[in-house]
Amino acid sequence: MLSTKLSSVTSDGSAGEATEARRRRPRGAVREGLVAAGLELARAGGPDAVVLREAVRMVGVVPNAAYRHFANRDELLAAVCTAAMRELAARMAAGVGRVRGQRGDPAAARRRLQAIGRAYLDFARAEPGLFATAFAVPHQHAYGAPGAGADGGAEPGPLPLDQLRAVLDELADAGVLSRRRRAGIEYPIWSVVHGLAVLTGQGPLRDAPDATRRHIEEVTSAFIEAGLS
Amino acid sequence: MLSTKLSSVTSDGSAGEATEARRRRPRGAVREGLVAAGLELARAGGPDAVVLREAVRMVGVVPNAAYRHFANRDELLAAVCTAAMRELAARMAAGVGRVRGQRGDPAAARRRLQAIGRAYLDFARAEPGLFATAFAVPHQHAYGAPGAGADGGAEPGPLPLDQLRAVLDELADAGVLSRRRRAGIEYPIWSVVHGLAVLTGQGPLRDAPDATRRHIEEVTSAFIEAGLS
DNA sequence: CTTGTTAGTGGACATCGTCCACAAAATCGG
DNA sequence: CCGATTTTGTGGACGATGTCCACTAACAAG
Repeated sequence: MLSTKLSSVTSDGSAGEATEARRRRPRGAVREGLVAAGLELARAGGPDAVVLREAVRMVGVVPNAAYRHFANRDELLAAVCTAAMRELAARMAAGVGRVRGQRGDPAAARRRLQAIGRAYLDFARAEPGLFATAFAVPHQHAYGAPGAGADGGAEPGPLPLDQLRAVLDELADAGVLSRRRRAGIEYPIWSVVHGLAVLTGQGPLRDAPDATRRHIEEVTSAFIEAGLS
Repeated sequence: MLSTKLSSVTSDGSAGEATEARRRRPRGAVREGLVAAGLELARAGGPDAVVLREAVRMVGVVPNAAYRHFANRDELLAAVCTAAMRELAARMAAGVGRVRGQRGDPAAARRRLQAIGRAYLDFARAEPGLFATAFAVPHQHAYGAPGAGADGGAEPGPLPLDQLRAVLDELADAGVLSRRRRAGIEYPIWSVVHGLAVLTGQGPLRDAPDATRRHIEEVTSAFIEAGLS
């Protein structure tokens, strides 16, 4: 249940009552706490579930306190979205990192591509709320540019698209993917995987039986394979 | 501006004032009006913009009147989502219908597949709110089954997946697509197109320049082509 | 210690979804 | 044609949410 509520006891260990434990929290704690709380809400119910008043309640602070750290609810949501995206990126990196094999090895490169897609789908399946939130940024997010990461947060880590590009480059270097086919192929590949995640997650295919789901994934995998050569 | 507000004048043509023009609307008018109003709201701002009180305001009725036709806001939203999906399906049917060529002709079949994807992407681009709404059904929608359409609405028309299947069957009949590859290929194809629509619509690729967008679409088209053979 | 800034508090407001009791219009059995 | 019953809209209310304003305690610098 991972309580994100900051302890509202004063530093001497006793609960602060009459003297008002005000501003006893370390510097950026409230902001961080709000994002963490928002992340929990998003995990449980998607972007719409990240409601400001609930987040501040979890942090143990009054609603208006949030406005010292975010201009409005949308800005808080944006921060939560960024965190969710970072989570997805981390899972992808972990998944691809588990694949052993030298960088020159074509078979290893293939497995890494597979692992990226698998991690993406697994995340979408295991954390539907976070997945939806990662892509639900209120208005702008500045993305796509190879060297992005102009965001304030601590070390974004390679975004999904960058990780995919790296693996595809490896695939091209290993000769599995011709230079001609390499150009721009990250987009259709990302699209298939993302589309599959969305359609079988919140989408119309959401309640397909597991067997069907597996079948769909196999066909899709073969489809991508065909698209490479 | 397509006013969905029902006229609240009495049948004699004069405005009903003291006598209260109550229940002067034809049978299912309020319900239909609410869905129409909701559709306008969704068109302008996506599913979240479908707010019950605003819809009833447009119809010219008091908020509670909506509860005579829908159990709650989610049920209204579900009706709006169905309508939006129907709209998408209609555009797809129109797009594929514009393609001339006999049913046996392989080239025509190819063009029809192209037309389906184009219509899908065009709709997502021209009507982002409706597109998002079509796939934002609150909880269940019952889909996927070939002969679905157990919904109450007037003649659903072939759903997107069914239309895609029809074209793929044609492609298989024409020999463009081998029987072996045909099985289940509707899923990856739907996924690429849907994923592309989402990523370049509300997603991270949303503000890619038009040139990039065109490039992505070309590459994706080639990718699908490669996946067929 | 004074002073200015930062970060939290308290109270309020408009809006939203929803509930309850009521009344009028439409419908229907006789 | 009439009276009972079911539909369908009205009025008023409640709790929750996002956001605004004025106020004040805590901290940092001089």
